[in-house]
Amino acid sequence: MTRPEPAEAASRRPTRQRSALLAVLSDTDGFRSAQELHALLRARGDGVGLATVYRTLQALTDQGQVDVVRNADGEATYRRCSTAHHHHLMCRSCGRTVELADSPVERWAARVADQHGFADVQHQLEVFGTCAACAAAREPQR
Amino acid sequence: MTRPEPAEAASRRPTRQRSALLAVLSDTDGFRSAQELHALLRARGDGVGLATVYRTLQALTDQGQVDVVRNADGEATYRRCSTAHHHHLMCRSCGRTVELADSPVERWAARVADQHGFADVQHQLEVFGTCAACAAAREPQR
DNA sequence: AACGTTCATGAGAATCATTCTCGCACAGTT
DNA sequence: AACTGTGCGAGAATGATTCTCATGAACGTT
Ligand SMILES: [Zn+2]
Ligand SMILES: [Zn+2]
Ligand SMILES: [Zn+2]
Ligand SMILES: [Zn+2]
Repeated sequence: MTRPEPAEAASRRPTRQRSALLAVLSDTDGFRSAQELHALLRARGDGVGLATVYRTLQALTDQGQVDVVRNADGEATYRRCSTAHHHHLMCRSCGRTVELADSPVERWAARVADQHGFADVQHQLEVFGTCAACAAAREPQR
Repeated sequence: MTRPEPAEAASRRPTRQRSALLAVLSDTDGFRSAQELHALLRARGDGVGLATVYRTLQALTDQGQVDVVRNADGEATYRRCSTAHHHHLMCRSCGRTVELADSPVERWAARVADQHGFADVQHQLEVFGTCAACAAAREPQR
């Protein structure tokens, strides 16, 4: 079996492709798909194989270094986020993202799950909207 | 404001395949993928083409008659739900689902979005856990 | 520095869910 | 029966993600 264990930590070899990917991730504020990141890397000069992009993204996700959110088309998009638990408020137009902590969902989810006899509770919450900049840019068209 | 209801899809021809699909959807409590529904229909006797399953599911979703949730594998899963806004508490083991209304998220999302200058706010929230039955069924194995 | 072991990489093939194509079937109408 | 509009479905096409496996890079040890 060559499959990494779930509880496995981050003892991976540092490579050019990994730092390149992390660099691109740090350069953008929003969530990007693996395909987009692959293209950005290529455009930047330090190309990285598509398979490696997916593989590395998977590893970073397991380590909690990046968050994953599926967009409307069902594609997985990634973003480097703080490691603490939080949710996102993102612009569906430009991708601008704000991390949100301390939501009332934390308590509520636990309580309601308990009321229904559910254990090992988890939740996923995302908030979408149009940021001020994008709203302003659209206004003139009226 | 967030419910642009053209109310045009109401005049669709009633067909055997559609009622069969609705029947299967009503028979299950959890979310099922298009592939699963297709298999269930076939097993039941009234088979329906895969393309039709997808097509009908899409139409029902547009009409708000079914909710869609992407599972961990990224597959779209469907469930016949109440038409009013709500969220779900579902068992990640057996799929049992409970509809949740009146969450504190409604207000919170609107407020926090406003604070950051975002408009046209929407949100998606799902709660996962292990239902009492599944937890009990797993206990004996210890 | 050279050597051998181990792990990461990447081109291309393979998966697999979802969508598209397009000829056929069927109900209702004249 | 002939005509028309719409839904159906087998199979092809699409596209993201994963897998295969030969090659190359990183590391610890001589
Ligand atoms: Zn924006
Ligand atoms: Zn939370
Ligand atoms: Zn259960
Ligand atoms: Zn809500």
